[in-house]
Amino acid sequence: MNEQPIELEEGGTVDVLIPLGLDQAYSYAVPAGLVLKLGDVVQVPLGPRETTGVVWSRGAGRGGNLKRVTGRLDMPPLDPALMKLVDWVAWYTLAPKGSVLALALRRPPDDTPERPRLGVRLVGAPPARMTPARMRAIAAAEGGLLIAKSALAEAASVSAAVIDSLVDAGTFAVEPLPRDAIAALPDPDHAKPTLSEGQSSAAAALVASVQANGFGVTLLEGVTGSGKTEVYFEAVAEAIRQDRQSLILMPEIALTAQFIDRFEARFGVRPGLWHSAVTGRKRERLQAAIASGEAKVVAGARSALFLPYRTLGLIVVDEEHEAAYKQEDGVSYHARDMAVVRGRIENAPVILTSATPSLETRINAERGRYVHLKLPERFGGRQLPTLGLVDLRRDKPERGRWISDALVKAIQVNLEAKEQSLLFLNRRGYAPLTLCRDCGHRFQCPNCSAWLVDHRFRRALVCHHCGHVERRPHECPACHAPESLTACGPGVERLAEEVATRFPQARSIVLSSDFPGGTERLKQELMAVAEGEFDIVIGTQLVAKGHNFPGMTLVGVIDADLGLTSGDPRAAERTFQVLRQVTGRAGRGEKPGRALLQTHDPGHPVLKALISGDPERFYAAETASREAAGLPPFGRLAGLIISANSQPESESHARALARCAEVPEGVFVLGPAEAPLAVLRGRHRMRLIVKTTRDVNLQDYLRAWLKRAPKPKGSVRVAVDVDPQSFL
DNA sequence: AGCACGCCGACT
DNA sequence: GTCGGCGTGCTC
Repeated sequence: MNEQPIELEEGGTVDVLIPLGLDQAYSYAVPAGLVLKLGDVVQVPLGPRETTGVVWSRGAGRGGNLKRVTGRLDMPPLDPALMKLVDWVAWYTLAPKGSVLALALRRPPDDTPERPRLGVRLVGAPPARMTPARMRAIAAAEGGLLIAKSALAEAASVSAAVIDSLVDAGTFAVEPLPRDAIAALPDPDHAKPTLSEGQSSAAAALVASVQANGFGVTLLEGVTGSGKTEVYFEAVAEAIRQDRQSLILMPEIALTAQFIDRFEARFGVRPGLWHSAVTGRKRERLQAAIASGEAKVVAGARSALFLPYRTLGLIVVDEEHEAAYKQEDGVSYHARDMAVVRGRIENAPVILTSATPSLETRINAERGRYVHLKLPERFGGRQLPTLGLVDLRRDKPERGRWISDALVKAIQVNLEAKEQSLLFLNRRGYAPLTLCRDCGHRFQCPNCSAWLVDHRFRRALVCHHCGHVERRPHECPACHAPESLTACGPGVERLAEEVATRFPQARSIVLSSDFPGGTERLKQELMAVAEGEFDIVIGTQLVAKGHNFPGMTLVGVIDADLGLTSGDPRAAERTFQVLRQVTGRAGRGEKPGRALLQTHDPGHPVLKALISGDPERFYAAETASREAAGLPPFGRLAGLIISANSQPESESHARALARCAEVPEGVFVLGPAEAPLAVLRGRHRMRLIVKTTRDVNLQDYLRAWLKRAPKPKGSVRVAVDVDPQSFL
């Protein structure tokens, strides 16, 4: 931004980047009479057809046998800062430049005039013939306000025909509705909050970073309920005062009515909302408002990162540890990291918020690359829940049951006090494993060799890896013994069975993402829980975040060890994060809460760190366990891999090799090695994305996974993911 | 992204 | 024998 675009003389050549999977910009001749600037959107011939592309650089000269630029499109040119971001992201992710451009390039504007939406207004006397429906419609339109037809019909619970008839009768007049303001001006002083002492000083630091008007990253760490949002809203308010734009990135699911309500309460208007469901005209108008600088605040999912902001003054990445920031298909990037990069390019401060910061962010904070602000207490003086472990080796539930005596007693106490309890088990379905009592046959997925999970509600065996579904047979497919199949281990459905027999008087509900009814039903159920309609909630991961349950005073974790034993290098971190989140659900209302975690390993460092309530302990524990395992410390390059299957002559192979060579000693490489999952999904054609790090002996890890996976056919491309901080 | 070319499996 | 599945490569 603020750079004067270079004018390119007519008659020369330009290199045009086309938003397709092409890594190079193509050269075209500029016809006489056409003057182009870098960033201009042009139409060019490509093969048999015409495409749009962006003037990326000056051509090298020799215009002789080149095709010619067809013309310039009448739309705003790509901002130099955005072009720089595209170049950087392509370089960094090893994705073709054109693919990255596709993320940033706006569609050519739709010229068809926008059809105005029509509303009605009460203007005349009621018609002679009145009906109950007409009366309701007229009553609902009382006050002479302009109301959308559909909204009026809804409010009066009448059909559109009733309203049409009243229009015909002259009672209502039809007028075009004003276009809803896509980017109303937020008022930084609309409703200033009262902040606690801790919040105030953190807010002051953030406000100062906005005033400093330069790049810098701040990690804002605070437990759920500590008021992180109120704090960073102050930074947003400052950016508004400075007449600069703010981007609030959030995981898609977090863009909820609750967030919008809070924003509106603080600033008087809604933020510009950007996510996959915003389409068509709305998308276009918001893009235009962002490009003109009229939209001051944009709250968006990761794709909002590539919007054409005119004067970006602040980027907030809410819940920076969320996995939803990772884009896996197409261009593979981590939105949090690219947000930092955009902040650097735009010279704007970046705020990362989390209750459970990711390890890489923690390390960047520790090394002084990020400023680390902590909000220690809960807002309103509320206490954090007390955490306790239940040693399952001593307090062992009887066979086929999973709730220990200690937890049963706690639930009982809660039931008597008419308070809610949450039982957390991160396992969908009825049982994770089904086997034959006679011959020991285990049900495995034919595609990926994972165990098939028994889903009783759906009456099926399901592979949670690839989605394979089969019917649960009545006899063993191996030895044909009838009725010999037995379920092993608990899932939420089975836990619900146990709750029903142990607490027959309690009102209980299972919340699991795979239940029929979709998001809508889930929303209603969450609402019902929040309103106290259930005593015991049995839930998977999805209860860990989102909705606030004020009446929830007890959280029971059925299996705190689950996830700690998997081969995933991020297992400990994920477990720590999810357990911290889910136990934090207790005591969010008036009454203090507590959490009981059932475990077979009460001495486990992750659990000890969790109980201590200090996230730093977790980091220390992870560091210590690495040391004990003889692994290189965090922040050291642990390993990069070029797949044996990648084609030696391929360009991507060469680039990956070059990247390996340029990775400096001591670089912290991001992410788990999730590539084998792609192999497990059995895709023939795939990109092997090696996002590794810190972990283990990556080669060994990969080899172990690959041994269990079907051999991939075809070529495999490699991408390597390195912490961008090392390159800024 | 589209479109062409080319190589192996199941049919009028 | 060929029809067509998709895997691979090319587009200034």
